[in-house]
Amino acid sequence: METVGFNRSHLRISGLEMRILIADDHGLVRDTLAAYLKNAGEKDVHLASTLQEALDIGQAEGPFDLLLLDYNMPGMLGLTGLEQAIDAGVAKGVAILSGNAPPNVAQDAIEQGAIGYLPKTMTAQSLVNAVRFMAAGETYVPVSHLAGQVDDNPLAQQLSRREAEVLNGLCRGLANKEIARELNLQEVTIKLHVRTLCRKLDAKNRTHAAMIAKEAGLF
Amino acid sequence: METVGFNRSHLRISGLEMRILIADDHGLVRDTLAAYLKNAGEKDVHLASTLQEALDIGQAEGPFDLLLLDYNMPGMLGLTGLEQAIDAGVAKGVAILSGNAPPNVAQDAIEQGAIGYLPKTMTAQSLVNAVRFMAAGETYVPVSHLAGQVDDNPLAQQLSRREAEVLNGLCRGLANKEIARELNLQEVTIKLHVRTLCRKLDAKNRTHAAMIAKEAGLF
DNA sequence: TACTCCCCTAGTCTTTCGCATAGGTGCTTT
DNA sequence: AAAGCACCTATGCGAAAGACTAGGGGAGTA
Repeated sequence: METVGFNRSHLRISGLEMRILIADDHGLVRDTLAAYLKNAGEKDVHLASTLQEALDIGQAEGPFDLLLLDYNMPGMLGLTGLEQAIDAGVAKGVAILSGNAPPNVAQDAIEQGAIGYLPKTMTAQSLVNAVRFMAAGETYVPVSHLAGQVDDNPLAQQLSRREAEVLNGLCRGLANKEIARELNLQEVTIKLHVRTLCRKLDAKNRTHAAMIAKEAGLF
Repeated sequence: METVGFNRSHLRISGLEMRILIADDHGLVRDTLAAYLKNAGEKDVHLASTLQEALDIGQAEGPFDLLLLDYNMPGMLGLTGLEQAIDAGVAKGVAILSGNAPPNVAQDAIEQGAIGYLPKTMTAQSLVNAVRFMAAGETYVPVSHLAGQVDDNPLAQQLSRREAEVLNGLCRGLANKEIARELNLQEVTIKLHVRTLCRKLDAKNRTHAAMIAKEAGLF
């Protein structure tokens, strides 16, 4: 997987003295990932299953080198959990771990101070590499999540740019008129796109279309 | 984690000759899970990252003992992918692997012939146990997913039974009239519930309410 | 050039949604 | 007994959504 890195400091790509905290409510992911990292030589891996637990452990067990924070977890509420974790000084660096988060999350996370974004679609080996990369003071983001990548979604590929924008409005529960204002268009035009969307997505109405989009992981 | 098992046959809890195929588009889950299973003594673990790939591998590499099928994966389309996998005879038993699927998926999966439902919230060790349990011809379902567990959701608790039913209709993109027919009520009554729902969920309209429900993992 | 596709706008029409007000039942709590 | 809640129904009305037809402009391709 191609990556982009920004140099942040001049730390050495260290040996095995990294202290890592994994916070994920999916025990399956948490445990197997920890086992994999340990097998790859990382001895000091700690676990948490909620944001609060991660904060507590960070408080008790001192600062970690790296915190891997699941995007979908009790208490996270989008990226507000990231801010909390950073402010609390749980770890020197915090990275977001995500299954199928909305496309813009990666950038937002970096902007809010995260040092990495790790989609769960990456391979385990890539992840180990990324972890070491980040521990060396770099910022890791897979290029596929750098730009506004709605495109890579198979469902989104059959939609035009405008249609995707309108669909985004639908998913936020906006009325046609509101979407029109936001896009500087006439309301009739939005109606047109909504109709086309419903046809393409095989939806019976706007609500159905929004649900289908949500189900597919868009927005 | 408490479980419920139904005896299906009288196979021995076997040694290590199990052939397992894992199909998950999350490389992280796939790889680490495979590594964990191998570490637990399962030597013959194969991998696929799409439904189609799983079907192809099943075709080429003969029937497996167990297929672990991710619920959210390209080609799955809900549980239709399960049916395909079963019909194709990819494995003697097929189990659904799911992150945070709607509550009724577990039962539906079992009804459609799956021999297990594995939420990703379970621990890795529980999963290994479950895998062996299923390989012995049993059906594995965590009790937390047996009943119609919408109740445990914090969001659903503030909703009455009717409201939840109506919300379910909304999430399927149904019109008020359709929901009314389904519940044997008048359309006006549905409107009433929709209005109450929007207030309780702090939604601006039906679409928004449906999205909030979906976001919360309901339905 | 002609063809196709995406995009935007316009007008008309029917249906649906959303809000308000008002009244009824039944069950439970106080 | 009274109060409260969940539930169902009824009328009415304005706003929004959805379906249809009918354009025009621009970009790209055969």
